Amino acid sequence: MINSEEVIEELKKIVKQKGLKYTEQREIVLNILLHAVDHLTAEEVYNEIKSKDGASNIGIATVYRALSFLEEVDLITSINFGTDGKKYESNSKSHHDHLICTQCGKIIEFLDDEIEKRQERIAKKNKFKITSHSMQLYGICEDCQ
Amino acid sequence: MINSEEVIEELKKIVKQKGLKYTEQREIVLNILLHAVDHLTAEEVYNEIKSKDGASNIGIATVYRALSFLEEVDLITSINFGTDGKKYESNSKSHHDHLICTQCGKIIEFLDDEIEKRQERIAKKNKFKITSHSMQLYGICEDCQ
DNA sequence: GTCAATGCAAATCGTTTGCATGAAC
DNA sequence: GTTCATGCAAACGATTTGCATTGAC
Repeated sequence: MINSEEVIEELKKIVKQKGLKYTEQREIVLNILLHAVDHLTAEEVYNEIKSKDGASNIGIATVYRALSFLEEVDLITSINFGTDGKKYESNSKSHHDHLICTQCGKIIEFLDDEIEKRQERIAKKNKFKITSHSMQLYGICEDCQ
Repeated sequence: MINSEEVIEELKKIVKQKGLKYTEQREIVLNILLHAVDHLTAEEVYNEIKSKDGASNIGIATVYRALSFLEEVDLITSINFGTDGKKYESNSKSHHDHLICTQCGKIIEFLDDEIEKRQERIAKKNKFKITSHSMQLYGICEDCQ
């Protein structure tokens, strides 16, 4: 488990540095993603906030604005999954790719150094400066076969 | 270059087999993708048709329906690119992955046997039966750097 | 003649924007 | 007090749907 306090501190620092204002809403959104097991869409983040903290009167527009902001300052990342649109995850998790069961939706995260290395090489060969990548293997998991 | 006649024949066969009707519109949409150099969005396909064949009075809804249909019967594939939404490509092209410039949208296709092999291995290790996969490397291309 | 596919317009979904209000500094 | 961030509602673009009509079989 990551130390979410640290990441929150990081956010405070960034906001101050940019001469912007620190708001509870941005913290809440970041916090949701820090503790999320899954990758969440903007709407899922919104619902999560609503259900966890009924008192909080956050608007969906604010969630979108917070997500854009957090991605811009590199605290979170968005991934385009095949099926249901843009999903977000905290950057404090280490990099990994995804095995996705198309039957039950189970997601297994994995990392393969050799693949990572070869991606670097392909990028170099094509003179690309890689900023991110996403790789998904779709199939049927053991339980569903 | 692929033999587009063959793919069109394939479409005719599938339609007949399913007891559906063969229409000019589906053929036009498939044909656009067969001859497209690029990956196209639904709207780009629509515009292409309009400009090429001004007489044709196709509706955008029909394009969307044709694309869904063609993907369902596995003649085309959609990819979710980071920037501008869902794009389609013909399946008669051989399998490949994508390098995508997040600045100008340029797409370079590549294939790496070693990566393909390792993906197989990862699937096996996790007892997954792979049906498909998608991999995109995002970055800045040479021209945009 | 039957039934699926089409074109059009209206509806819907996810996301963004304008603007008056509220909160951080 | 100033300025940025918020909430709300309206606007927006992409996609889907309802429905009457057309076209394939």
